[in-house]
Amino acid sequence: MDTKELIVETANRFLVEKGFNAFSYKHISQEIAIKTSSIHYHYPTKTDLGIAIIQQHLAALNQTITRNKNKTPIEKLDKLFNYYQKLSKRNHVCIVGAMASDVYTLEELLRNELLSFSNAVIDWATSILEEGIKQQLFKPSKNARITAKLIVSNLMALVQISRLEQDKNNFDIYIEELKSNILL
Amino acid sequence: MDTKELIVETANRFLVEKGFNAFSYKHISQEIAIKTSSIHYHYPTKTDLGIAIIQQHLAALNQTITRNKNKTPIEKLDKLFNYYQKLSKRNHVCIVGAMASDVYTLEELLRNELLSFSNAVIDWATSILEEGIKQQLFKPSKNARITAKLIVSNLMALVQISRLEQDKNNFDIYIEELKSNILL
DNA sequence: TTTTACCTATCTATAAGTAGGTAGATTGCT
DNA sequence: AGCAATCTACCTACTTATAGATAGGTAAAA
Repeated sequence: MDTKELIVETANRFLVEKGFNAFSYKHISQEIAIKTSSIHYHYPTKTDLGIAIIQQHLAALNQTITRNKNKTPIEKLDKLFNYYQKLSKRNHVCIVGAMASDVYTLEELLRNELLSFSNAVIDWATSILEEGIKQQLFKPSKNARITAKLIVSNLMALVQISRLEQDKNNFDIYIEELKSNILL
Repeated sequence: MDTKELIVETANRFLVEKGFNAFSYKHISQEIAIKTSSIHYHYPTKTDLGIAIIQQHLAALNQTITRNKNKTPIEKLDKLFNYYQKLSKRNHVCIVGAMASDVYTLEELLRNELLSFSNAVIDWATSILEEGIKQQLFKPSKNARITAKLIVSNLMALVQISRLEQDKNNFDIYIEELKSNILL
């Protein structure tokens, strides 16, 4: 992995661990043994770095979507839920949740990037739901997008609350409950 | 209102607007025309201030619970939902959400206080659900506490996402959807 | 020879917190 | 009641640490 990727990866870890305003170039610098000025060389401002983090998540999301294109809606739903389960096991939170409280301290460019990511997740969830409903695997819903947003936001918050409660294992109970609300 | 209360109120506003690590004694100091050292006189450390903020929320919550003790479960549910609707209209987020991303930067004392508040909300939601189910007003649920936690976390996250989307009005759509999932 | 990827050194702003002082109100003692 | 002692709620002035960012230099690769 080259330095530039290492910076983003490390920054991402700090972001989901501490929030956007609680990690600094110095933290990254100490972690990967590089000077802060060198990080500025790759990412001139913290906003640039924040955008790079989100774009990396977006790329990973799109990869997951593509990789699972031909799976069943049930398998796709599992993949979606699994993403949050993995976060919870690592004591991480979703980047949307990580940045949500800081929204008013973020530059517009970064906020828009975050919004794009959030929408991409909701879009995917919506399409999974629509497909599952069409194939009569999921309970019908008047408006799949609204339902999708409720599910995604629920996952996001559950990760946050589970971490606050330091309760990694019980996360799965809520996942099961959520699933049973969706499946026929 | 005396200075001490004014400090907590102002700090709370900054907290829900920007997150715990993005407001400082200086911000408060400028807002209410008092020196930062005077804020330290009332709240020696930022942790002390954070705890005071949460305790104030806890007191307000307990007041709401007491005030609505004899109302119907449906009215109580409305009150619970209304709390988050009010937050959303003001572009605020719930303190649990506001601090959730910073959890690992908080001192244990503060984190425990936050956990207490979070549990108090979930406790209330659980009791509302149990009462509503008993009176055959709400859909039955295997485990009211799990359902309650799903609802509370959902509300918490919806407030965050709505703010990110700068979409104050649509919040009510989600509230209606959530309600219809609970009511028989 | 220009670019890349780093470095040292430095800047300005801000963070949380402390030391020590003071005016005015409150209390306790005679 | 008079007055000293103490307390309250602020202040000025400061410390130490850190933030994000910039200027300018350098060695090696393209």
